[in-house]
Amino acid sequence: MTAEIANQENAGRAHIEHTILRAAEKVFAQYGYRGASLQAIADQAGLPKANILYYMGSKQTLYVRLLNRMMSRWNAVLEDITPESDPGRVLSDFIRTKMVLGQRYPEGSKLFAAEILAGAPFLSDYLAGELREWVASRAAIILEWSRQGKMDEVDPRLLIFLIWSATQHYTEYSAQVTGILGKEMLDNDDVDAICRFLEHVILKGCGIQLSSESRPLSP
Amino acid sequence: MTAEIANQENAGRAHIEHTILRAAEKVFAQYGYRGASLQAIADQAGLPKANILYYMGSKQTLYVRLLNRMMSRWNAVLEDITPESDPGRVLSDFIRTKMVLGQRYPEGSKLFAAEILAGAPFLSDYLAGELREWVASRAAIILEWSRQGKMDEVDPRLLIFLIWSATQHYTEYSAQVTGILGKEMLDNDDVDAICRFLEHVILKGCGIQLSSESRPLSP
DNA sequence: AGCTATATTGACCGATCGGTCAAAACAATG
DNA sequence: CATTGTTTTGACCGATCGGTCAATATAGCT
Repeated sequence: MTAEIANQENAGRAHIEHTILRAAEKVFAQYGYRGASLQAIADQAGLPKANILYYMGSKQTLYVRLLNRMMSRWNAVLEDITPESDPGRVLSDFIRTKMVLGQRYPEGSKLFAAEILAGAPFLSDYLAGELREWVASRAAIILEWSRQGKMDEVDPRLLIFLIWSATQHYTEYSAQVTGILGKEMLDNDDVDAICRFLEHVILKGCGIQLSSESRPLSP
Repeated sequence: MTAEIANQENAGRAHIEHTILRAAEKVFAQYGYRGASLQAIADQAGLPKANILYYMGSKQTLYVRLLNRMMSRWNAVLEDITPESDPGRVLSDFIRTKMVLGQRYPEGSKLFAAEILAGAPFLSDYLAGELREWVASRAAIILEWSRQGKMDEVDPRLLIFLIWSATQHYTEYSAQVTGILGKEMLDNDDVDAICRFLEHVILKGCGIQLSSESRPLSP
């Protein structure tokens, strides 16, 4: 575990905070809220413990800030879809976007997963409120696609869950995936192969015809 | 008669150990290895803390024992499949078995998830060894099914990952799922609906024709 | 009964937890 | 230079951590 040294020369406040957030994200992702210690975060950031609290106030404030930062990264997903959209293209983009997000922010994704595993003590309001509305509105559009005969009549919420779980798996279970595949970590080709596999199975499984681009498969 | 008494003794001891294991599984699942405290486990079990250590030796021993117990529960899955098996039936059983296992042992499943999330410090050998072999052997059979034209040529390992992730999602992310669906918890009908959805999408997505059982689908 | 082995548990240990604080270091302005 | 405001950080606090231990209680056997 390499500690990232804070560059104190040109270290503005924003830069120091970013260093702390990145270190904290890693430690929280690995050990969860309770299992993470401020000392471990401080070591990871290369700063004394008191400095962490000076900038972040408390462990809980730091943790909530990380949760909010991670969720704001997901805001753009499935933002502009309509009943007239092409399901194949939308779901394909959804899969790829989710997959890329997980690869881009693996620590943040794991942090979120650990929070849900713990029973979502800091996110229950968000899940039952904002996120639930998000799912409901998207589900309504997907349902409309089914009515138009663009795809099979499947429960749209379960379809969203399926895409969530299938993509998140590769970041949150990376230790399992890499252990089984015998790889140190996934490269871009791996990610692309996974995306094509998921697109093939899920789109075909939902009875969606690919409009323009048809993708070949590699076994 | 001594055996009988000894059995009663063992039964008494076994009962206490079972109580401790159940309590520990719950606490470890929620907070992870580091976040869980022996005091919390003791409170959950209704026993003094020293009693936990008397029976389990140490926190790590208790934790490893729980991991082993959980993995032994998965041993029967996909045990007896051959190149001559019917893919539709096998995968359908796989989905349902995984789903039922998650519902039956939600704490154990979460415990396992937390272990993987933490980077599998206690399971890396198992993942890169035993489990990897398990996956490889099953993947070989699935690949044979593809060669026989029973299903599309998809990467069998990714297919296994897909079924793992899609089913585990409902136990490990239960806080998210119930929050979004607006339910306290999933009942048998919910589980059945999820299984049917997954069977529909995954089997159809892999180009598997259902042999005997009737399917309301246009091929 | 007495004896032995196992169970039970409060008290305690050093280490570490999240958090506070004040002294020191630093930066900016006059 | 002096003054003021911001950062830095070691020292420290009470609480809790995993783990030990000895005193006590219980049970089984002769």
